[in-house]
Amino acid sequence: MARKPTPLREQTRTVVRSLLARTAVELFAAKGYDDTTLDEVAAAAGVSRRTLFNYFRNKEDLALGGLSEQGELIAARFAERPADEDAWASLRAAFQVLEEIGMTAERRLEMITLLFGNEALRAGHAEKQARWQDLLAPLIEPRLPDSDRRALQARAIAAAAITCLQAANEEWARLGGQVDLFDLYDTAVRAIRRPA
Amino acid sequence: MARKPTPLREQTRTVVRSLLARTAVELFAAKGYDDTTLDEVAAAAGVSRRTLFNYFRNKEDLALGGLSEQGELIAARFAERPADEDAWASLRAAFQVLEEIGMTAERRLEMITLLFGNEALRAGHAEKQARWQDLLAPLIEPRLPDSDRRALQARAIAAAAITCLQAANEEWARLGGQVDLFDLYDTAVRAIRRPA
DNA sequence: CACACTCGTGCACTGAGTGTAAATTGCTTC
DNA sequence: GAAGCAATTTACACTCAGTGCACGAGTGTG
Repeated sequence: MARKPTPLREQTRTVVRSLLARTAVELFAAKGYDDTTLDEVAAAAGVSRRTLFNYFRNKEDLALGGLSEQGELIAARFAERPADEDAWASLRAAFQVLEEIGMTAERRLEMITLLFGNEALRAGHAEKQARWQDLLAPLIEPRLPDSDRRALQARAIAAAAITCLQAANEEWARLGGQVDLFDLYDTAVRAIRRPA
Repeated sequence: MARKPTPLREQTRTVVRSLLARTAVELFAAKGYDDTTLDEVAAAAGVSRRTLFNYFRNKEDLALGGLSEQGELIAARFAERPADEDAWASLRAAFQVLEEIGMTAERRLEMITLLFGNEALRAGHAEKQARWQDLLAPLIEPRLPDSDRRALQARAIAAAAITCLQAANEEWARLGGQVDLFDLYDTAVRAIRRPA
């Protein structure tokens, strides 16, 4: 009984959820985030406005849907890395799950364009990524040499790495997705870690 | 004529603005951000709700008022530093303007508590600090050795430094403000820059 | 067939944020 | 000091995001 509580229900729920998000993002991209009402999204998806809130906490989540999820993927991948690997190397490897997600360059550019165009969305995005720290820092901490303030150090490393990814991502979008994201990421990391 | 265009008007405006922000933050701290309506803030400040929007763009700005301003202060201080100084040293010096602002440790703790308690505020805060990058990166860039991707490098450095400040600030608040903020900041910076 | 349980939906409500036009206030000029 | 101009305040009406609630449809169970 407890084995498979509602496998089918959950499945449909996931499908509907991603369908709604997809519809919403299309509309946002076409008309702009602020100029798209939830009534319109609901109508386009053939569902009631009230139901949107059944699947998403708020309008922002409708646009940023996958981000929390991505954080969990990254953390999971990090946890799989050998415990004696350098934290930065593990982080880099963990971030690469993002490339494995089935997401075309076009869609990613669309997303980033959406994000840059709206302050509230940028804010939500920044916050979501900041929450990645909460997942990663505890995993980094045991890899650091003993010292007080290890928690702070772990958090700083997580935050800095995420920040580099973010900077690389922005640059990548600015260049129209024509370069390799991880080349940019490596450049960013080297820039902050180089003793010079 | 152009010498003193509206010295008195602007003065009152600044005073009223900080009075409103002060009133708002007090209420937010007392009742919680979400449970405080703008009607209440307006009433407490003896002003109409509509007027609040004359001074602040939105509820969030009422709470985070000073942050953009702080970014400008930091950038200004950075610009004053000798051009051949190491960027990280200049950044550290620039951040210290924050200690010079007349703001008691109590008030800062109050602020941070407010911030941690609300997701939207955390998001707004993160975004505001991310905008500091836009001010700092162009100042950092000319200090870097020639290379392509210098813009990206500058942005990464700015972002990482801000992130360290942020991590230090969180830790500082968690410890109840009993330690020196810049000790924590230095620890964070060392953690990410040490080649180990 | 009766039951519980879930899910979508309509309805009514609160609160943030905006446009507008009238009233008020501060500042300048004669 | 009075008249006139510009900025500010305010009330009013409106849109939209978000929430609570209760009803009804669909499904699975005894």
